Amino acid sequence: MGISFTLHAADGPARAGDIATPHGVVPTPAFMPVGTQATVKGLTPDMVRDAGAHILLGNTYHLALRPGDELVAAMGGLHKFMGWDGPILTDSGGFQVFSLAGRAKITDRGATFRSHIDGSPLELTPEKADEIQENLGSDIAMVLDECPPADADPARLRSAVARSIHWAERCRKHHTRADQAQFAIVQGATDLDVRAECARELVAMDFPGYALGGFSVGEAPEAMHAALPACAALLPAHKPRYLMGVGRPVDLLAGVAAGIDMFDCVMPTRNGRNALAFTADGPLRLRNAKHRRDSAPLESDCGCYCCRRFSRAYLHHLFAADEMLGPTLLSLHNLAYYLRLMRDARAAVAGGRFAAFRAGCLARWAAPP
RNA sequence: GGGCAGGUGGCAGAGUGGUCAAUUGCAUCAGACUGUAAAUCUGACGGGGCAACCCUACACAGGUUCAAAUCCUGUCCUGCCCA
Repeated sequence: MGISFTLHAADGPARAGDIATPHGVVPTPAFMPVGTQATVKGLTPDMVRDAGAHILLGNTYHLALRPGDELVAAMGGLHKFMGWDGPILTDSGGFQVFSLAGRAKITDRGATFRSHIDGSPLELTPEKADEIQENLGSDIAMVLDECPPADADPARLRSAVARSIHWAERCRKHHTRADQAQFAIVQGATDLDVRAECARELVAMDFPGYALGGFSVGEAPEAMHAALPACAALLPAHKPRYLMGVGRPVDLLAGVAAGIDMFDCVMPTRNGRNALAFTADGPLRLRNAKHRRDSAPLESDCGCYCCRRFSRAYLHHLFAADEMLGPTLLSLHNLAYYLRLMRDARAAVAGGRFAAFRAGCLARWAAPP
């Protein structure tokens, strides 16, 4: 089964626990930095670890195309290949059904992509998605799902959900690696009836962990926040609950409050590369002229390498000069910030004061000094 | 002193009678980014009403024309070449 999950504390629906994997323990709530192509863009594994990360993401579609999952296997597996000896979760390619919709054809059999690199075809069936992830050797694999856009009509939504359920079952049957856990993905957008039906079917299949997919795909953030408590409650309490692809700091706290244990998002790294820093006082756009002569660090109490060494003025200069250290430092800081937020949330849950912690964060973000 | 080439918005550089407040790049300013086709993308960028519109603009001063950044004359300036 590959993992075990231990709950340590609960504060209302919010929980704190540990996920034990073959490559180490992940304290929850956990944020997982995204390393789609076997790298967290711009950062070395040591930097990612020093930022406080316990587990990373990789991607089935991208790694199957390049360098190829068999090559990764031949090189000793994904951990060794990318120089990260901690836990890894691989996404199945289901999100690419959404993000690369124009290049994918979906049937009950699977998804066939035209490679965004050279146009060659890549067929991702549930079985193939599992095979690729077993070759990669991640600690946690995701089932292949069909992630519909938020504006999908009811018929399209139900068809995507039905297909995702069938695909999950096929992935489950195909899975063989004992040292790799496989998580199922509940779809259904913000339709709680559809979510409930999907969750009921998947829970019956007894996966070691469950994800909520199909959020932050175009719906209003408030709609997601409103749906999260009920959706999280559909999942087994003694297993990890993973909210896929989410999100902003405010969304993470909404997720923790709802009882979510795991998150991933490209936002800290992508936005960091694009000169946006997340801080306890809200976001900072380092390209803005107001930072030109600001000798303060991004945050006075952060402690990350960036905040220990560099001023906002220097970061502004790096982005103005288009120097690669700028994206690197902000990616590092943003990950440190996200991971600190999760650590603090975990401590608050353990201390029975999560609601107050969350309210305090929201107040600071809303009213910068 | 003579010959040649040229002076366009912060910079570079198009345009060479009307469709030009003037292509484009850079710079500047602002915004976006949620299981990464993103170190990407979008918008603004003479002034005023901030829409229709009006004003000032393509070295300077005159001129031709219904109409000039674009043609003519003179002036100033820059680069190269010859003395």
